[in-house]
Amino acid sequence: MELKPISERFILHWGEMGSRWGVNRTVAQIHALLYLAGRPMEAEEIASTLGVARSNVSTSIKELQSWKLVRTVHLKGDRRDHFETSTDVWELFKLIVEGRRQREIDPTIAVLNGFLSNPDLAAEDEGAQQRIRETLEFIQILTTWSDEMLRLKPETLMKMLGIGAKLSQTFRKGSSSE
Amino acid sequence: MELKPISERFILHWGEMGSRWGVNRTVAQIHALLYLAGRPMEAEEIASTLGVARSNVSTSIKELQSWKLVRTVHLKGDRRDHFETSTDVWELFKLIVEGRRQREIDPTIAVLNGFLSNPDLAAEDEGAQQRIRETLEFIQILTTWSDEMLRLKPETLMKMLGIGAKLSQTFRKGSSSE
DNA sequence: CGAATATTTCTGTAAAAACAGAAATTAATG
DNA sequence: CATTAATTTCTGTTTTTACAGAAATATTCG
Repeated sequence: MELKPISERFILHWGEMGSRWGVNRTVAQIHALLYLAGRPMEAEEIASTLGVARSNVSTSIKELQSWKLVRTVHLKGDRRDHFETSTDVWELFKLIVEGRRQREIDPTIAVLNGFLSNPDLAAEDEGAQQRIRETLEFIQILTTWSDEMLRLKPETLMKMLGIGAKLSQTFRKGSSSE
Repeated sequence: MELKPISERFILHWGEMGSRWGVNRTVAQIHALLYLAGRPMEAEEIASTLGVARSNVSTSIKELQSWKLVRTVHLKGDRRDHFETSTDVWELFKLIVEGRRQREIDPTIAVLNGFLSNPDLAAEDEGAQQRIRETLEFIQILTTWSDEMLRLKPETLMKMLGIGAKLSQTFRKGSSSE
């Protein structure tokens, strides 16, 4: 598939963004491609469109699937796997936040809890102890927030925060989960 | 300065977390050290405590200063620079979000706006055009949310979201910005 | 102003991550 | 059940990032 100029630049930018947030560039690019394509694509087509090795696509798709961002579908009369992603930005965002939480936040909470129940903690300065406790508490508050927020539709959340009035008309028309 | 076991593990874990989020490990470690220390430290002491080169500290401190996470202070009778960070997790979080926004989100918004005002956009599939518009809109909503939220104290936000009742007593006692 | 101390920048090396291509495995079809 | 197609895993290379140590610069003090 031949990429049109804007799509290509979108995908490249997305890959760049991924790098800055600890996401493999190719993984981010593939996701952006599937997102813009809005239809299932097979591995070879993804590879040739992005100019990366077939094996690289395989690995990256596996990664995207582990985030539940990509699912495999089959087209009739074609034995190859085809891959697609959601076109709902809010849904995608929720999946990414959920994945990050499971992989990074929850383990950190476990580590910090481990510190607090470790006898060695007493050897630390009082201030340091306090800050470790506050860090854990803060992360727990954050995750509770995010749980609450992700349960809502964006519009509801905006109303709760009283943002609605401040947003221009442009922001609202064509909202993806209306 | 000799690190006590829990502090050392906290700092190492923080460095690890940083890596996963696109932050240089040493940068994250230095910030964690200053956070736990809760007092200004000079570069040589930071270097020896963490076991990294003096030059590495210099570069990393510069990075942390560009995020406004670390400031330079001077102690009387000592001509060396000393560095300290806030011990308020909420304040630190706000600075990090603000920095990420300026460095990554705002430029992305600019890129997407550029696409929407580019005549080449017409050459793209209708669906792709729509998704580019929705992506921009979503990011703008997100930044508006975050602006609103960061203006509040965490307790206020929790009340707004109706979370308070669900949180155990533990979560609330000793909150850092009470 | 010159010596001493502190700090930053530069440069080459080392470590880590990403990746292509080959080889191996798995699945589908006749 | 053998052949072909599709996919995954493995291995070596390339690219990128992180970093130490040296050199250069800046600052402070007598």
